[in-house]
Amino acid sequence: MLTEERQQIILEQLKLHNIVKLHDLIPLTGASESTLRRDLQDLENCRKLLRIHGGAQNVISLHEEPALSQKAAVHINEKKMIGQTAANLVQNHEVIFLDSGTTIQFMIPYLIEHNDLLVITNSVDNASMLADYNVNTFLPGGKLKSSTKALVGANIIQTLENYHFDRAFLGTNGFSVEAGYTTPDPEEAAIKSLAIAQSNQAYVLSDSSKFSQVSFSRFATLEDVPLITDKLSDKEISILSKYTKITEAI
Amino acid sequence: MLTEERQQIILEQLKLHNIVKLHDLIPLTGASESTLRRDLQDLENCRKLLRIHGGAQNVISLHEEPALSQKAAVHINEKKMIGQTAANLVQNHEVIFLDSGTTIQFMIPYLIEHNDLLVITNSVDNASMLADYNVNTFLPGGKLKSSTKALVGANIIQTLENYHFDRAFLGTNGFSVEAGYTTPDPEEAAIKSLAIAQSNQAYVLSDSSKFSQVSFSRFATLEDVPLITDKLSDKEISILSKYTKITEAI
DNA sequence: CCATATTCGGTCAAAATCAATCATAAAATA
DNA sequence: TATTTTATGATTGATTTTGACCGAATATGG
Repeated sequence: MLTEERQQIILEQLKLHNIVKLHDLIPLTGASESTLRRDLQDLENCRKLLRIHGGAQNVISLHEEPALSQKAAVHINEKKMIGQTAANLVQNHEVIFLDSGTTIQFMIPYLIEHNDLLVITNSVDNASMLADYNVNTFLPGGKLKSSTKALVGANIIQTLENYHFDRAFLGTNGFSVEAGYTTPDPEEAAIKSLAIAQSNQAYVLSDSSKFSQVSFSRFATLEDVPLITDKLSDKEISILSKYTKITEAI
Repeated sequence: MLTEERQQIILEQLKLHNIVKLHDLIPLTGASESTLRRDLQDLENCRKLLRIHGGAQNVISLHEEPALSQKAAVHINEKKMIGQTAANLVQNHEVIFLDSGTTIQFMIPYLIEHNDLLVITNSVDNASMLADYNVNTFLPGGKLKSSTKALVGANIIQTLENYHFDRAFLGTNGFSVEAGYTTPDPEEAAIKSLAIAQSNQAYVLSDSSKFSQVSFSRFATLEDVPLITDKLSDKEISILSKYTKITEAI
């Protein structure tokens, strides 16, 4: 087996399980421990993974390879459609706020359709991808939250208070009639709320699987912000549309 | 068998398996190892495939080519050693500034040796990696420069003026006796200069290949900031050490 | 806290692969 | 036909990869 084959197997396993043990790789590749160690080293050198004691762990890549992560990532096509629908709402010369989260990230490839945008985002991953797509981007300063790679804290709040956006696009961990739009981290919730307040028009993007999911902190009620989502059942639509405007991405 | 036929077979196999071993091609084509080597060379020259040790790989591979980015990264071991040496200078509980650039990035894995660090960086890539390694990180706000994914502009300058660092670690595009430390972009140079001014102790990290390279804007003279680099020749050391303190990573 | 078991990084020699060269034979050209 | 060009296969020494080994570093369980 060739070096490249082995390394691809390692990366596949990583996409699949997020973590992989060195010893599990030995039967999978037929290579020796030493060789696999070297492979892990090489892959870490080009930032494809993070070595840990006993194996390696996935590093959530900046511009994730759509083809590769297809299996791992869920609702890719839904998110793509939602991203495109949302991006179509943007007009040339606007200033827009992009929240963190994968769904929001799917907007970025479609943003290049528009000229002279200025994007403000609190997500380091989004920022990296926006740079790849050559979009004018500004990052407000803040504390970096390791788990989501989003900027949070008093500092960013203070900064955002001085800014105003034509449109803001928010992600969410769940939405329901009773709880509204919710997310686990209150600090991130505070930023979402503020971004909504500072924008002429805000939208929440979420695939339909998040319906009736409730997380810890609410950042908006359904009435506050319209929802862009994929195909919902008729029943779900009739319930939700009493409370908010729904756009279905097709 | 004609040359064209053979190469066609190679490309077919490549389409089929994404990777092909040289030895598997010998029975398939009936040609000798030397001939097939030449074929692979030819096909690589016209970008039909990517040669790897033991065979060849599809160019339009589903998976990105690890071989490519791996080979592209130069002076990896030197940078690792420099990164480790620099990281060893850090003490627990310190506040440090990390510049953008790959050499600086190699410090990050070694930073986790220290407790309770706070890292300020103007590089989105660094920030992402720091998050992977769970290091306390703060990003000053600024305009995102697409090419280097570094934050620049008046805003970040203003922010950094209010901060003070125990140590600052800077990258450079070149260093020479006459020109000092230089980098192409004046905006990035301004940030480097400011970071030096706002720190108790600053260091420039650079592999020895940058010696006598000169870029557009100087951000410091050799006298201003000590240099951490890898093995230099005795002559180079004797020249440089007249002007600055040199630490050789071993 | 210590003892034990893994895991790690480095070194080494063997094996595989590579690039370069050379001679031969077929094909093309004169 | 004679000569050049081209493709091929064999050979060689250099380079790369690999697996095994070992002491050091790191987890694990009491």
